[in-house]
Amino acid sequence: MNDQLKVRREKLQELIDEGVDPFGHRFERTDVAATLNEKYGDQTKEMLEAKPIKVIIAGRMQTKRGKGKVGFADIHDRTGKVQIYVRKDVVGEENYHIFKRSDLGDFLGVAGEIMRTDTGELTVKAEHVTFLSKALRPLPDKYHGLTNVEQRYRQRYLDLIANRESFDRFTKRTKIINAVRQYLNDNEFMEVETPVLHAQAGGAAARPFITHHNALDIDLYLRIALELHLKRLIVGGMERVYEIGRVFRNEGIDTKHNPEFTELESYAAYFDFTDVMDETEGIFKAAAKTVTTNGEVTYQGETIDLDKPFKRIHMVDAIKTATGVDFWPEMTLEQARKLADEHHVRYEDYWQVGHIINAFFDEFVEDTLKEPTFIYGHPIEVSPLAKKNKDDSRFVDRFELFILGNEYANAFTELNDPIDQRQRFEAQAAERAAGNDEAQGIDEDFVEALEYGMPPTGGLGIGIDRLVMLLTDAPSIRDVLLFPTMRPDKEETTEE
RNA sequence: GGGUUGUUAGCUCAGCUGGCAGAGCAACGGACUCUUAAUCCGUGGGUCCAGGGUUCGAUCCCCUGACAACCCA
Repeated sequence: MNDQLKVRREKLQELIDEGVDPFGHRFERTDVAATLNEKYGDQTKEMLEAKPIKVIIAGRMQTKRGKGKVGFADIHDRTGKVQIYVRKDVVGEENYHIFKRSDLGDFLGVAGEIMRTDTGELTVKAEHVTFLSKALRPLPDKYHGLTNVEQRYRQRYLDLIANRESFDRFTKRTKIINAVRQYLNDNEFMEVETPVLHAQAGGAAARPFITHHNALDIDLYLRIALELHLKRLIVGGMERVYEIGRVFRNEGIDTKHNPEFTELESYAAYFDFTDVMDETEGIFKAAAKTVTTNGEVTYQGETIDLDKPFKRIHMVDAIKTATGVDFWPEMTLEQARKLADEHHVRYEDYWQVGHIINAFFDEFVEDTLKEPTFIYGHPIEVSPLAKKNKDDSRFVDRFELFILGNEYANAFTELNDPIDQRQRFEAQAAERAAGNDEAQGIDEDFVEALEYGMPPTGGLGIGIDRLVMLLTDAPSIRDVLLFPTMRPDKEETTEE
């Protein structure tokens, strides 16, 4: 134990000896930092002196500027900070002693009068200080904050205490999600909850986490998507449903991926993918309103306007524009492979023409899409759950939304033909056998549900974490996850 | 999976060519009744990520490992 830990434990004992509970009790505040500023921000020093107003605040003391018989400190609460001014001749000897002996990090309650200092800062002049809770460890550096990236993720509470911008980012996250929810609710979507434990992982191409149910003695998978259950609800007649929930994918960790992340999926009966484009635009515009008034969002130095209508381009046209390669004419696999060879696009043995088209898009187009752009018309081979285009069966009625080169949404007119669905699942199973371990298996129960009849439906998926990153200018997904997945640190269990 | 970088006091960071481990903040003692990164004087505080090797001597050089960040596939 280092000297600071010892000293604070000694002070704890000191409080007990003085009859003060070091881990206090219920405390009623009249205000928080924000309400003080709202109510009294426009009052001058003289006005406040002429008509004293009594308030009670509480929070964590994070800085302290002491003098012999008078001291200032900043008390932080969830809305900001309030300066307090404590005078020995006002609070009395005993009470001043408690203030003087309190450490940075301790929680204090302060009752007193609102005043304005000579330098103009709104301040609570203490009449009484109530000790609320002892901090037995010192806080991170008050000036530099906590910069150790690893510690910020492992001990998020310290990051939240020391780095206000991080605190604010998580506040925005909540507001963004609320705005999304509000938009969907306003459009008559019903929020539902579906199982996290699946007997079979489906609805996306990803490796699942496997767990075990003891009583049933079966392996279960953590969901990799919300899709198949939500569509069952469409079969059930709910017509418009959505879920904002955690999904789990057993893959690597980098600045854009965390093994568990939050996804929004919505399904609306009688929508097609163009309706879903409108819906998506509405969601993004509603979310953006929580962080910007004019629709402009700057992400990592690049500014885009989310107020403008989003562009809509067919994938094949986008490839043609970017590379000159035209995939509109019908072609054989050999012809497609030849084009791929010419443009140094690598392909796998099991790939069909559509896979190659998709690879061209990934390689040459994706990064160039800066302004919000819907890319639609994906090849059927890479879209096992989307409905075929009725004029060109090589493509499906699907779109992805790209902003600044990143994908933010994936949506399609849902496949509601159970016979076609079974064939797609079988193709996936074949791909799986051919070596793609992210391909899905056949979900018989889901196919059966479709056999009872599903209305034509438009579905949407949005990666909420990515959206929050965009709107809060966060370079890494870990900056928008309160507790990102980390390899366990030995110290976590051995530290005293 | 590959590469690069980092890990030194509670926090933020220095540490020269290999020669007794340093600063600021925080802490402790003292001064100070409008401060705000408070100031001034004084004091204490280290498993230099871990393990091996080279060396008279390693925070520093070499090897292995842990954790993390960034870049690439």
